[in-house]
Amino acid sequence: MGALKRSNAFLFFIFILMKPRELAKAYEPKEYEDKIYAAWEQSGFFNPDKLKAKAKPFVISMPPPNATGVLHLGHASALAYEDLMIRYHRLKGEQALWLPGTDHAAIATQTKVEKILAKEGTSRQKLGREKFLERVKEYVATSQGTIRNQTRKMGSSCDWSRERYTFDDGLSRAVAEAFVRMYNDGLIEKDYRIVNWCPRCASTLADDEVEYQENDAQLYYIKYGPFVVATTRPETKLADTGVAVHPSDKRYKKYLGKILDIDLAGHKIKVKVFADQAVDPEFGSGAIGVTPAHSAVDFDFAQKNKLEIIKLIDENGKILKSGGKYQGLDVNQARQAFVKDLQAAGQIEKIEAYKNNLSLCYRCNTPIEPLTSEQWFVRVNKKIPKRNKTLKQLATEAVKSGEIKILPDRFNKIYYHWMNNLHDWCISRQIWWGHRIPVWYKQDEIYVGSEKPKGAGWVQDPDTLDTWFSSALWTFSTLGWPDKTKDLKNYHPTSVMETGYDIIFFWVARMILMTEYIFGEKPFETVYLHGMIRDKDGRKMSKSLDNGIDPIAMSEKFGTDALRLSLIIGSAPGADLRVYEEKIAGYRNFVNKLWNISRFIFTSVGNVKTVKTEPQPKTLADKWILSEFNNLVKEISLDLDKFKFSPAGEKLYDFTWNKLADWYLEIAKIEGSKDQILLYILERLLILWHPFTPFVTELLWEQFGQKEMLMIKSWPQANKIDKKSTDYFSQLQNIVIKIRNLKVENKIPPKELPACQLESKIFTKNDLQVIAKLSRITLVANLAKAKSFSLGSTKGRINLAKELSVKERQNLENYIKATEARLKNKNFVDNAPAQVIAETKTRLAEAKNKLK
RNA sequence: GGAUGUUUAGCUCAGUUGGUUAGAGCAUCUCGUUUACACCGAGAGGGUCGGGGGUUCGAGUCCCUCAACAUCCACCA
Repeated sequence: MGALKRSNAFLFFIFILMKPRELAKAYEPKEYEDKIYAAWEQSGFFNPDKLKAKAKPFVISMPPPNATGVLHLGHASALAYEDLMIRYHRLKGEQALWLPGTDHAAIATQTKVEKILAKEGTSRQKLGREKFLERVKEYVATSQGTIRNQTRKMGSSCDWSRERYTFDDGLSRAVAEAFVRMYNDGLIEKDYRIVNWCPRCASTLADDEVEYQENDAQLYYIKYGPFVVATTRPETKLADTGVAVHPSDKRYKKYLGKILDIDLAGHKIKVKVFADQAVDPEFGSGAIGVTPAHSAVDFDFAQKNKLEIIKLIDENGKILKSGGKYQGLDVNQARQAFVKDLQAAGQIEKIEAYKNNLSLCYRCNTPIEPLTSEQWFVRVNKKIPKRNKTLKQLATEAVKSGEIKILPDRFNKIYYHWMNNLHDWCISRQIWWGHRIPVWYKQDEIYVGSEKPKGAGWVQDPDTLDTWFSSALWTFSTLGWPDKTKDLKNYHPTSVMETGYDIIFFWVARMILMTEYIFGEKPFETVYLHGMIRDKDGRKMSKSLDNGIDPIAMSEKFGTDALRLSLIIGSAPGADLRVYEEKIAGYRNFVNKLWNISRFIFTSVGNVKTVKTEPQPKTLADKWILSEFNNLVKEISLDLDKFKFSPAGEKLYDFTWNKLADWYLEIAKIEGSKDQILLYILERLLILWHPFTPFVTELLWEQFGQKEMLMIKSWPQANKIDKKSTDYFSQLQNIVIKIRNLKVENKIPPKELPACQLESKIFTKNDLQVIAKLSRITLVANLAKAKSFSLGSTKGRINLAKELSVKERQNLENYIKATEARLKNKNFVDNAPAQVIAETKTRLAEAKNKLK
């Protein structure tokens, strides 16, 4: 056992330095993780410019977590996959850049701070715009700190020197620049349209920011001139300007094109009767009262049929002057009062129970009020000047052409479908926390530009931009755009966008749309969509169910490496993943196993050092383990290149525990003198594991006393695989297992070493000794009265009383019967490939042999 | 209403273009401290692959159909 030499000249290893003998019996992640992370961070290698990389850059923009809360398991899983990719590509010698950042998350953040203010008994209105924004900034600063620390805790090797925030000056400039360009191209326009309005947020919402919830409602049938009109919202009838019927509905043909005066409990309205295919003549009375100002469908009717648009409900949910005597009431009060009046007037035919979908704000769950308003829109169906294509077409083609690959590919279809049905995107919001719209007004003039115009009297548009507008620029705004920076040239387009499938529309689609517009180029090559994290029963983790698992607590309890494994192994792109403590504990056990394998190797070799080239194998076991290792390197490299993280992890796990530990280390104890091979494999195994379990591998690597950290070593190359040795070795394993079985079945205690005679054409004397030690028998030259067995080309006799178990015999007999029948089947013999027939015959012979 | 996914051992999941007697981890049972590890080792039991039908010499795998669960989109006068 040689003492370790290490160089003090290198600052990388500022954490606890230990000599091999001092490795604790069990790995205690808590003692090391923070120190290891600090050492990585100080080394500077999270920054790709510090790497001596020769290969192409590999870039991931970290999806910015909302600056509102704490890291949950969803973030932890995303960080695990992203860090896995980044570390793998860094080890492959690429310029790996993982750019972290946070998002100002306009509505989400504002809502959160408003809740805090409400608890303090104040409100944003009471504070005023300036003071309120100060409060939000304070809040964001605190939660950003939390997010940063928790991201570090997960071992994320991201380049903190490039950290960005959507509210940075640079990014804000990018937002303004993008707006101005789109405005100048006529792709952003102000328009008076129907929008989704959240009365609590006092702001518009985009179509995909509205959620639906089934709701028990009442359907009122109202006597309405010559019609009976059914509605769940009687109060809106106060602003009806049309009645729609089906074109072939004979009942109403005579009214088509006419303008009728209708009296609703004394409230007078004028409605134009028109026909539309969309009307279902079977529903209710087959006539729809049309309220253009407060229903998206009705607004379309109004556009098509030139109906008057009367706004009835204001931005606070109160009835306007157009509502006559109901003016000033809020919507619910107005409904009650109006229904009462209608009933008194005998105009309510009936009221039925009815299930409908209530539209809710995705941030605060307040019911949405559709209303007309003047807002800024991105025109997705308008041709871009000089390109003769719409934004929608650009974004669709980027995926259709194969330029961008989405994993799993079934999301292509979902993406196309969404893109196809995309309407103009309302981007102005009336909330305060966000990027101000870069538009200034002076009487009749309008100025659009990234800077305030010169001269006095200009007033900036009070509205802010949809948070997704700035997020859509994320892959390039973080690299310095609109400036022509070196980073932009080197690192854009990025390589992989790793994110949850729940925000494919909100974010992924909009990044593609905006990047294709601005650069005529994709934002990323591959989209890897991970699934949602669920509890053991498959339920979403939520505060109300109290079934959430805190990643930080799990990291403290089991170690970050174990947590990461539990998130990586067993997961597939697009598939939800169940996570629970027992699973994490299982991987904690594995990490400890890896620790002890290393501990065994470090303490049993004469001198701990790295081994440059593959050592010459001496025994069958040596040839086998090297072949298995080379095969492992080959396979997991292929898996990782194809984003198959879970299979790669499983193969590593299987090799480490079931091959290296269970067989080779045991044989090493028997055969001895395996320092070179053990060190050769361990060194490289730590590299292979590093992207999965960065902490423990870096710590163990320290034992080699090298100047460089494991993080920047080179990914191993696969050498030759010796097929004959793997075949022979599996025969050796089968014999050992066979003998162990025979011993257990015959109730021979493990300590007893029954006499056994072994004859083989392929095994050396040494191999037979290995078999004897592993299976715990005494090898003898001759054994007269004994149970005989045979496996492959090896025959054995062992001193046991009992025969094959009844079940074993039964299985063999069944198998032989079935196989013989198959071989007699003319169809099989004529049609199956010769190789399959030959294999079947061989297996049959083996089975018969066993029965003897 | 449209679309997608899932259904394999008690639990969580693998099973690549159809081809060994369907695998792993956890859990269970038996035995066990031998040069690292009880967060361990050796061994065992446990599955008519959601139901039905079809194609094929051969189906967990391909096709049809039904069912349950989940998710997304659209719409709801």
